[in-house]
Amino acid sequence: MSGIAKVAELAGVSKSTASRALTGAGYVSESTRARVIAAAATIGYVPSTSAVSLATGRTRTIGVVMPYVNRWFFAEVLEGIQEALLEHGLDLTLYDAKPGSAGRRRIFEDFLARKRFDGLIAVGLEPADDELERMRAIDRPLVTVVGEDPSTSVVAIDDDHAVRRATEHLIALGHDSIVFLGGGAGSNWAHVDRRRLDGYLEAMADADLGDHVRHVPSDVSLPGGYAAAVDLLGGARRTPTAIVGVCDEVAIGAIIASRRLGIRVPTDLSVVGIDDHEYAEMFALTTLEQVPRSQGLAAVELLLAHIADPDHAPRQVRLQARLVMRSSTAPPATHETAAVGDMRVQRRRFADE
Amino acid sequence: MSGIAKVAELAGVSKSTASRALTGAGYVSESTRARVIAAAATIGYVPSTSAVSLATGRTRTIGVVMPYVNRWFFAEVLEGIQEALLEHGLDLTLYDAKPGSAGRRRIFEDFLARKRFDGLIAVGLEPADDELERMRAIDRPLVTVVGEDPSTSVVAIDDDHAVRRATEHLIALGHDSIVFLGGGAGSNWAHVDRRRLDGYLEAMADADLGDHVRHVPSDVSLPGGYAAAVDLLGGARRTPTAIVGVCDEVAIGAIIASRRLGIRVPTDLSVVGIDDHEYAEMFALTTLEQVPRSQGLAAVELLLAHIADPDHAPRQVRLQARLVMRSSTAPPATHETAAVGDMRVQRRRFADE
DNA sequence: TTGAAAGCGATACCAC
DNA sequence: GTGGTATCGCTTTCAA
Repeated sequence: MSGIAKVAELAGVSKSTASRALTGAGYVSESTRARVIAAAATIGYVPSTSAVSLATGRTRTIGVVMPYVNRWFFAEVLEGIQEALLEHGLDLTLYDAKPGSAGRRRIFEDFLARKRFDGLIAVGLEPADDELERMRAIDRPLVTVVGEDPSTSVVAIDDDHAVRRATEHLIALGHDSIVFLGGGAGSNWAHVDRRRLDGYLEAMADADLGDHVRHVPSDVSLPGGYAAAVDLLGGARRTPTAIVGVCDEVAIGAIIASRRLGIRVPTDLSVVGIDDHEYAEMFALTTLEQVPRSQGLAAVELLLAHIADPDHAPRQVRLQARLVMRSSTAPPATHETAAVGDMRVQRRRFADE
Repeated sequence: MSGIAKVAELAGVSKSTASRALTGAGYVSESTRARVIAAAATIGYVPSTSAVSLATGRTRTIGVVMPYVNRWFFAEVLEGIQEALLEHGLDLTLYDAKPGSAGRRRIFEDFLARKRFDGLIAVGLEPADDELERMRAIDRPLVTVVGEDPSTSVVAIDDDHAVRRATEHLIALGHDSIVFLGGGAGSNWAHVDRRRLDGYLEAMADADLGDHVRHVPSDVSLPGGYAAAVDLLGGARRTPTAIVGVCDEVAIGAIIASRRLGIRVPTDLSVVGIDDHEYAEMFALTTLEQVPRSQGLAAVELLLAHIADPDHAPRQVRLQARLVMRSSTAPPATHETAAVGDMRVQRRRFADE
């Protein structure tokens, strides 16, 4: 005999009473409760989670599906989720669903169907239609971080608005030659990135800069931003006076590229990002701050509400991004522009080589 | 009625037979097996994991404990582990045990004791004694990635040897003023970092450079390396001709700092790292390559062996790091050293400001 | 080759 | 307040 039965025996009560005493459900006199708890403590009783799950139908586990864990945003959200779950005593099972991978297929086809969780948090998934279907089919509360679907709860920032503000900041400074850098490389247009591009487009249009609009695609990563910026800034073609990065990683890549090319930031080139990435400070990047960690926390709270009350209506939590001014932006260098432009072409080779 | 009972009914067999047919344990005639499988398919049968766990004692889940998920090495290991587990159809539950956090305490005190996993992988944990004790106490196979303990299985690179090679590479190039950058900031000496420092110390001693030895502590992160390098290289004090970073993040931070200070890499300063970080290429960083993703895979395979055979002897898998030559290292600039040194002092302000 | 029945370790309903 | 017992969904002897 083991488990709760042993505790019961030790305390001289029945299993039912022991269970009630330990879980706090139902009436137990104070004295027996104390005895049961003491008994549990002496044998170091820990309930079997599978038995509990089988009996209650709850797993006390939350599933998290995300396409990357090695990118800043995702890692931060994950840490936020973990922190909140730890607080609530819930386990976190991770499903790393890399776009196009065999693993991802298995996750959607097999793993999710096992329902080893009371609820699911999907972070930046961009699910295909059949994937979305499967997530629906599992009949567990679902909260999305960075998502579209108005029929499920969503936590996200207002991307459109954030980029709009970033762009307007540049325009207010006097820039008109502003490039939107990142996203749309190959066939990969993530919804977020698209939405951010829209924010840029709108801000430009509103300022009558519609024909100055220019999007330069890149991988949405630091090296991706770097590579694209080297092409953009190192080329003989007219270079912009300002860049809006689709996210901080891309923006920072652009700053690094600028430095290597001998282009001074912000004197010759202004750069804004979106995120407030952990490296933003170090590159003095002006950016629109979002706090993915808090988004993770918020997602957990929302999900728990859904679990507690299945009829809880879907909620869209759209956070407002705050402008963090650092020193990667300045007014364009009006007079010297031409001269500097010339110089720049001459030193197309990396500045520190 | 539901679950396997329904499948059994549909196939016109008993639960036992259905179970055998589905799990492949025990004899079932081909024809009945086919019928059972068909029946399962028509109702979309998915076994209840809690019931299976309760009956078999196996959770088909692996626990992963790590102190960070937002650092390159850890994220990569995690992805490697996930990939391997997906392959095997196993779930991954994550325990993010930030040093000193309340969550960490709960993980070790409560979460692990629940044993919701068939085995545990601990990555770079640096557990306190009581924590180690608790991990032992849970009586589940344990594999460590980046660890010490010879009594448990370990997957890691030979850190000492890797840094030794990095240092020797610099020495062979003609450097003698070599700084070891990173680790040991505040009271945080991680074992790995300490071991890496040892490698440096040994290489220096072997080359009779014992009194040129110099360790500059820093946070083990990119901004940490950057900040420390700015101090080190921007100061009036004699600056080294070469730096060994405790890891690539620190090394890259140093490169970024150098560029800002107008110090050319590798002309004025050589830099080597350990890792082959995702950004190493972009900074042309010469480094000792380790592949954390493979370490994650290896850890899983090792763990599964332990689970399959509880008597499997502990194994220490020490991988050899490969030197990846890029262009952050070169012979020291012998003649111009003094002149350059002077210049450097003059332009202590950031080069692009 | 198949079926009946006994667990696995909890919860929860229903008497007492 | 407390105890007996059915139940959750599956695996696994043991007999047939």
